[in-house]
Amino acid sequence: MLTIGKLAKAGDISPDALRYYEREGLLAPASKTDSGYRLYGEDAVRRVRFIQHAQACGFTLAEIRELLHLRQSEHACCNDVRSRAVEKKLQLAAKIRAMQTISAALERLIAKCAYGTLPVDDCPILAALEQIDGSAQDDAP
Amino acid sequence: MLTIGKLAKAGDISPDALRYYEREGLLAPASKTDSGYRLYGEDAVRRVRFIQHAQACGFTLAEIRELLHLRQSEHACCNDVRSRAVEKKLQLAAKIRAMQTISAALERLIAKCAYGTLPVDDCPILAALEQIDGSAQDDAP
DNA sequence: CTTGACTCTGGAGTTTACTTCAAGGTTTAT
DNA sequence: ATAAACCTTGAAGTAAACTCCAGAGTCAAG
Repeated sequence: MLTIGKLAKAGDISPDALRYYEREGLLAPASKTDSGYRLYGEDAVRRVRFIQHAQACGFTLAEIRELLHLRQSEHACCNDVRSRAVEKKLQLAAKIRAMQTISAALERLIAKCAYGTLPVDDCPILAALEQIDGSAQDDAP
Repeated sequence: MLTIGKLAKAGDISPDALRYYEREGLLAPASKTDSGYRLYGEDAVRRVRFIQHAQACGFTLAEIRELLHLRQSEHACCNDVRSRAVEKKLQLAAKIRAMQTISAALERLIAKCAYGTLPVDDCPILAALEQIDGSAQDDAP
């Protein structure tokens, strides 16, 4: 059994964040000592990792909580999870495209700006930022 | 001269957001009427666009304020702007790479999950989320 | 047995980019 | 002339994912 500090170290996260996860219904301690200390099992480490990976995959904590609850519900099936993953991937793809558009625009701006010491009034980057056409579309859910 | 509402419409933004920009030192009205109404010149429309484009390029309002102040300072030169743009592009590139890694991981997970009605206990996506290795490195400023 | 490290709770603070509200004054259109 | 639409200020609220704090109790080492 791990105390909150040990779990925090194992998961490279702060004890405060773990307590926050508990408040948010993402991770409850397996038990408590008589004095009220939280005790976690080894599965807590896996769950922390799950949360972190899912976060890295772009899921919010609310969505992760849903995934975790899905896992506990009897009627949920693999496809429920799959469809969420597919949706997330589509959102991610849209964001990547938008960021690539922006990156390309910045690239063009940087290329335009010769190494030199033009006064800032003549800076092509600032000028371009006023007129850019590259539209970055966001996903509207 | 435009009132705040007209400028808001021209810039596709709310009047409240414009007042917020003013508080944040991004956009001041050219003048005020006797009754205290804000009046903006045409350049305000360009400035709003500048702010929006720069935001789309991943600059925060604080950074945009810096860019705008740079423009007004005598000693700033084009290269000051350029180097900020380069830095921003590097950050963007790192984020895009991380998101692509994540997207690829999701893709693999989705592929693994056959169309079927496996109970959620056997879902390969949930299992994989516990063990993913694809590390998404963030930029540490 | 004492020191220091750890933990508890509950609540407040952080960041960003706004939005919403309340209570009132001003313009414009009819 | 009066109603609708617009504008003013200052303050407070929102979301997300935490962090930080005070004040107090608990545990491990020497």
